[in-house]
Amino acid sequence: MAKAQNLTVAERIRSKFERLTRAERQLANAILENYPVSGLGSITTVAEVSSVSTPTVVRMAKKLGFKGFPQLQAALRDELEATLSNPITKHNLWAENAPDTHILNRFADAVMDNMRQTLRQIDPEVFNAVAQLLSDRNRQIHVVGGRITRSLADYLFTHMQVIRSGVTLVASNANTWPHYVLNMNAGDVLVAFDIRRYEHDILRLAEMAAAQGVTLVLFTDQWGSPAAKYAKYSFHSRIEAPSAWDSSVVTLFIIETIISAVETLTWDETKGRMKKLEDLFDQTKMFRKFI
Amino acid sequence: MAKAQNLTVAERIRSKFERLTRAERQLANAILENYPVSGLGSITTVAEVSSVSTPTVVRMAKKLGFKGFPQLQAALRDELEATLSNPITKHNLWAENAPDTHILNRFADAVMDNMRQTLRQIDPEVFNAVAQLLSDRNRQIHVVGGRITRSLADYLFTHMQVIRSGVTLVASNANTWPHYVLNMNAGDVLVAFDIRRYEHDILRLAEMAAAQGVTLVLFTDQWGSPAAKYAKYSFHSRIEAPSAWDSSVVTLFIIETIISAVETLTWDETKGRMKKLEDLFDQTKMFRKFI
DNA sequence: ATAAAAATGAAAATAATGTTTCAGAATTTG
DNA sequence: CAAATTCTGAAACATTATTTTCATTTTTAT
Repeated sequence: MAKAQNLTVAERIRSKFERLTRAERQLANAILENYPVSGLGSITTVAEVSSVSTPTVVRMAKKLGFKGFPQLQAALRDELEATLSNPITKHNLWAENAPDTHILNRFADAVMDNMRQTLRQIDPEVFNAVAQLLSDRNRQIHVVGGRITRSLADYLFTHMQVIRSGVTLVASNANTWPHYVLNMNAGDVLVAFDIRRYEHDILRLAEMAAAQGVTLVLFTDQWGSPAAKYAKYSFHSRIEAPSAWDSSVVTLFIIETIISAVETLTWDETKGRMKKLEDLFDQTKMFRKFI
Repeated sequence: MAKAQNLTVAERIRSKFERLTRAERQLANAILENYPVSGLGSITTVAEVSSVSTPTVVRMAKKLGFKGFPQLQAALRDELEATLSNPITKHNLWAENAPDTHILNRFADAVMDNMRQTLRQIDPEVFNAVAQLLSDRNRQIHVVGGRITRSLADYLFTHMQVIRSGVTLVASNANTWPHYVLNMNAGDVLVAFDIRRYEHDILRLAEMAAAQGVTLVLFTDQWGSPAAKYAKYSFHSRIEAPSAWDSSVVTLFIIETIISAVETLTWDETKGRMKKLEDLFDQTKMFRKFI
């Protein structure tokens, strides 16, 4: 029985991805990376760009059901032609193979919108100041989150812990929070997450911390947690999504960007710490170095 | 005096059209006809399509200021790439008040790219099947993450816990994992997160779970965790970012979208559970109902 | 740990593409 | 209208791309 010949190259790659080998995946990713242009050069170029050998390219072309590389390339050109001739339909669909009413597309729309609106409102000066603050080794950093945002706090903590010393994650049980406040010194930084519905406990913690001379950095939503009044800096993410819950994607984006900025500012120290961590992992053999 | 090298092939053809010969004009028109795809085949094909000889193609390429046909073709590919790379991303600054080299803009670029590429690769069928699977109340859901992805696992867990019963978060200490496997039944679902560097323990857990007849849903990266071989369904997120770490933004996006889909599928049950949770919160006065 | 199987890329073999030459055809010029 | 000029493509040639082969490395299974 003949196999369907009307699949796009991208679709074929996706459907066979699991059966591809390491080098082939590398190649597949390079092709998808800048699809379909990256696949239109000569086999030599394509191989070089993906850092694999030309035989690998041929083998994958065959695995995908083509007679050879030129046939794969011809398929790419055909697709391209089809795409270019009706740019209207396809351009707005994120997941091109799902209808535009599919939750994947609706959610993607919402998230992209949130990103745009949030970014437009961020003050780079505030961003830079926060990065600077979190890079200051004379200050202890305390991180706290609420019911939903706990995971975000945890994410920030895990990364900051590698970047620098003196980072604490405030446990999720609010009863223990006064103990943490005991250990906060004037000049320390408290990074708090508070998204609607805003939590009483976070507000109280912010108040207590502020009273100790702790600088509060707040991640909240477009409406703003009541804790904002104690915050020296706050980031307001757009969090709306077609769901019963709010989206944390944009907040995570800001967190990662801050991490990246701090990492750059403290690179002299961070470099060594990461190296050391690598060595420790190598010793415990907890991770596989390669695929 | 050097001639401007930044003209498109189409522009060059138009500006030199008068000086082209009959056969060359025939060729030029064929190229413009279905631009730029028609120019991307081999010189033989291009010549045939335009009903001219291959030397004519070479001669025209040179007349247009290229060293040879391959150079003309490379120019076409470059143009195409510039056209296809989404005009919104590249030509719009995200954080308009920060320079385009600011980490905010560079990170936003990377994340948007990751989103687009990931979405293009997601198979809606797989997405739907996973949503269905996680909505099945006859199956227990177990969620597990690694060192970095633990937060993501936690995020999914927190939400799923509200949506439905029978959801477990596998603790982060890998030593205890066999205990969890004890409690997994055939038909259960294990949602695992494994991003590079892939973790041995996750692989082993996946193997053990698979042996019990547990269905594995895997969230991994573009290269694919080795645990993929035990997975019935996997999601490959693009995770590259201008940072020493990978970005989890896109993975979180997929998680949230899945949550939203599951919530819709189980809305009859979820509605009641959310209402009940509201009431519980009201009783404990843990949250402020209004801003 | 060890053997078997699979994957990989260097290099050779093959195939195709791209370029040049050149003689005849078409066009222009006087 | 003929001579000079230009254009054109067949064919030879040069270059580059593609495929195959095979030894080595890596992975998997036992």
